[in-house]
Amino acid sequence: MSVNKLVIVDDHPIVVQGLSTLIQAEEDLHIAGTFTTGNAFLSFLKEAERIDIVLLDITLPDINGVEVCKEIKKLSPDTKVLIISNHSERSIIMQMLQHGASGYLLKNASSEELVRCVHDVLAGRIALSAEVTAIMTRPLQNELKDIPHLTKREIQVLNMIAAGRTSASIADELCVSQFTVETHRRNLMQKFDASNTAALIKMAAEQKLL
Amino acid sequence: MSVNKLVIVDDHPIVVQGLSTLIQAEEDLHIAGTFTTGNAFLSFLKEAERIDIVLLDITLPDINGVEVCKEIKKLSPDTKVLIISNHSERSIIMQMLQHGASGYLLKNASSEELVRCVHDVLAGRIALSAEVTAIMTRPLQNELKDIPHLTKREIQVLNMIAAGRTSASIADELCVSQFTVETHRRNLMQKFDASNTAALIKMAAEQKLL
DNA sequence: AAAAATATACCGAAAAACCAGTAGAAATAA
DNA sequence: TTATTTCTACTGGTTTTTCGGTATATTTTT
Repeated sequence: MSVNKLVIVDDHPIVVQGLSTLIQAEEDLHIAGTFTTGNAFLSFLKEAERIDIVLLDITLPDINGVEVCKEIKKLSPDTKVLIISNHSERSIIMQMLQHGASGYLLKNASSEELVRCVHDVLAGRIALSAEVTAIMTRPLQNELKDIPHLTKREIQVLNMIAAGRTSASIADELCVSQFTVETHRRNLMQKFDASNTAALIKMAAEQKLL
Repeated sequence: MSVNKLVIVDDHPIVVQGLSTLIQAEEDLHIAGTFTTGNAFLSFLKEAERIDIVLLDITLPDINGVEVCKEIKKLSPDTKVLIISNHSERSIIMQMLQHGASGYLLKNASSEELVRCVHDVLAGRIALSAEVTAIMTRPLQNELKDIPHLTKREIQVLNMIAAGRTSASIADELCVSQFTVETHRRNLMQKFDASNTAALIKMAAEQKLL
């Protein structure tokens, strides 16, 4: 079994200490460095040879964990990112996964869980700790305001409006009268209770309809 | 080991057939039903005793898989949802996880992978097939456009525009001239390369600036 | 102290959006 | 087959945005 190079990025010395100890007990893992700021680590990554996995905190003194994660994936796409964070909000977990993280642990995860997740991630899988999994799979009480029902044509027009097209230009492409497009626009505004196009597009974006 | 009740929801008979065969070979899994439409399954779920896991297709003849998933989690939060789909777009995978799915497989996944994922999900973990994991962890190329730098005032005006306010009304509240607000608006459009307010708001929403 | 960025302000003309109606044709659902 | 929804189209007018400039005062940064 080859040795995997691992880096820890966290601004809490005690956390770094704890993680280090746990990692050192694993003979297939080697700590290539520990850093307390995002920029310090990124500078290192630019110069470094292959790094297999980064244990990354989200709250860092200089730059946000999301940015660090994006940079890592840009500089070194094969380097896995395992988030170790205190944030248990679903949206933050989603955001990190969205930006290329391979796993997410809360800091209260057990040492067995940490080691399992590191190995899972190195094996190419996505690894979430039990608690994170629970957060991700529990039902959303976040019932948004009910989304108005839009017709196909309305959705089509909505997207063309959001693309910055004028009614005339949309009418032209759809081979209908400009009045028709304006009627659609008006109906859309009414359905979203929007007083103008700007508010309409904001609402539509909120409901992820674009 | 107790037997887990499993349901298949897919409108492709061949897929149902294939899944059934694979599941039947597992002695800890019992097929409690197969359905070809979302509504048929949901009616069943309302009457049924405990269902442990649902293998769910996204594209169904009647209602969308997202809706089915949301309903399942509402009706029966402990029922796990494993998506089996042809859609390999990152956004769709994210959307399903966002709405409570515990796993995601592409239909070309191997049978070993399917069985592994079912068991992982039943064990309370999140399970993604290798290909889905690859999609989720690969670098995003749509992060290219760098976010334009906005001033505090611009962000303020931007949000008021998005709220549907006119330049005049914004000027009034901020106690500045309407011309000033219009200049801010123009600068915002230029920074986002937007030809009008609609495009501006869409861009701003995309960058989560609202 | 000089330079750059930010916030402010103005004008005029053209383009586009918005308002308040109405209403027929076509497609879909009951 | 009705009934309903959706898509279409129009009139006439008002408001708002958009485009093209220009320009000064105030912060902030170098």
